[in-house]
Amino acid sequence: MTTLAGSARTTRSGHRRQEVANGIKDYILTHQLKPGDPLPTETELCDAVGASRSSVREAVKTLSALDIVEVRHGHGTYVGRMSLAALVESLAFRGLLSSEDDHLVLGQVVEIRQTIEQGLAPRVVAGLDADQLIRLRALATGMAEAAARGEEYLELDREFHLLLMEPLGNDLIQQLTGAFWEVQSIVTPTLGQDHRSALSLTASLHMAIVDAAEARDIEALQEAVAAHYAPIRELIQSVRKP
Amino acid sequence: MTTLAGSARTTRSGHRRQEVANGIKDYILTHQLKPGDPLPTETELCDAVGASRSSVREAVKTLSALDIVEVRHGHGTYVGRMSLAALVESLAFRGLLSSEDDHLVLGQVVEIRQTIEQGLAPRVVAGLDADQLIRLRALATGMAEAAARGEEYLELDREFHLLLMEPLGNDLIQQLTGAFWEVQSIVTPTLGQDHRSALSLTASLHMAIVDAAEARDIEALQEAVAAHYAPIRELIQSVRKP
DNA sequence: CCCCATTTGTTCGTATGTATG
DNA sequence: TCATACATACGAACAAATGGG
Repeated sequence: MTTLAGSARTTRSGHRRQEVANGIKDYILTHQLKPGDPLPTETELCDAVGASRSSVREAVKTLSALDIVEVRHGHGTYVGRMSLAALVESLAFRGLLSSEDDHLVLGQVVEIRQTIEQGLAPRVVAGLDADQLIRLRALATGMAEAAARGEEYLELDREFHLLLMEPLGNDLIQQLTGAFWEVQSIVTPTLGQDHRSALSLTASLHMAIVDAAEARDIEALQEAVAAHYAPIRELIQSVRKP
Repeated sequence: MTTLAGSARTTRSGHRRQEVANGIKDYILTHQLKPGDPLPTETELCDAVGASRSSVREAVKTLSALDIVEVRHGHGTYVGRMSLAALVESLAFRGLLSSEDDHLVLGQVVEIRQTIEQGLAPRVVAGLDADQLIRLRALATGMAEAAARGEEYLELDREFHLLLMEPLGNDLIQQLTGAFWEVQSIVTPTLGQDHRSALSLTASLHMAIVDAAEARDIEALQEAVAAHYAPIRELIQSVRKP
């Protein structure tokens, strides 16, 4: 039998969608499903929980927004990867809303990124191995080369900051780093500034971070991180009071 | 009239729900609406974007899960507060899923909380004012009193860690702190341990944090934070290999 | 390549529950 | 009590995408 839900007949007229959503979550938990595993079809979920297909769909959409389930058109519904995509979307929209006024959220995101990288500097210098240093320097040189050609290097920048947190051995910290990076990259364009002119400067600031990390100098690393975020912070400040 | 969406016809019969969701977000942005402001009714949204109620409802449910909109039954739809509730729900469920195995996510959440509070210790001692110190101590004494009566003090604990981050003056950091606290409080019970016996110990560990903060001793504060998280970390380790 | 079964996506119509006045 | 406006829920039908024969 389907071990999903048991309140089919009660019909408490209480929020059906929430019951269905909880039922699906319970189903995943009790069946010990992993990300990627298939879930019952919508029609199967309907008679399992005794709800209409519309209610089931709305519940699935709610869980889909949280990346708890993943829906593939014409294929089926599967357990999601529970990424931080929901955090990114929610926070990015909050940043876009406040961008019209004072860019408050963008400033907070930048501050949090700097604070985390500075606060974790001791563990970074303690945990960085030779290979990670080589890859960090390669990314920084790649930025410099791209800057010399006048090209952007968004993905290099993202990989750099992710790699910087890799020595901590904590997936969640890396995912958070990536999430905040994405939020900043989404909201920053609302500043309306052309950062082409700062491409080579930003690249050199990344190289300074690598130098400090390689020297195992905690304070130098923290200063290099502060210098890295200084331009964007000043830009936000300058835009705030025109 | 309908300043909602202009992409209704641009992308044809692609994913209606996504178009509607983007249309609603555009509506909020272009109208510069703030949290709590009312949105058009479902029927108005329907002819505004040219979609059926079902599609609009599913889109609204998606945005509702991200707290971008808030729906009040029989009342209307309003702009949400864009809280980190989505992060909590997604991360908590991820923790519940991994709890059956090795409590990996719970360990990562605890580590992130400790890392953040330790890394921000310098700014905390620099920014704490007299009033905040008084309130921190009051919360710690409240915990001790509750422990003496054998009672829980969940809310006191939450307020304590939120207050500890208050000196930074960054809303986002406080919200993140609260979010991770909630995730831990949701997932921890899966350890199946009775922490009643550690109530007074935990209370004293909080008091030690206050003492270190009042002394403006950064290293002592970092050690006190480490000691605060030591019991739960050991508990996770012990459960991981039974 | 077409056909077909399966599954999700979209729509409409209708009835019900909920808050406000 | 009634009336209005709104969200909630249900069911049936059709469209679109995927995968296999």
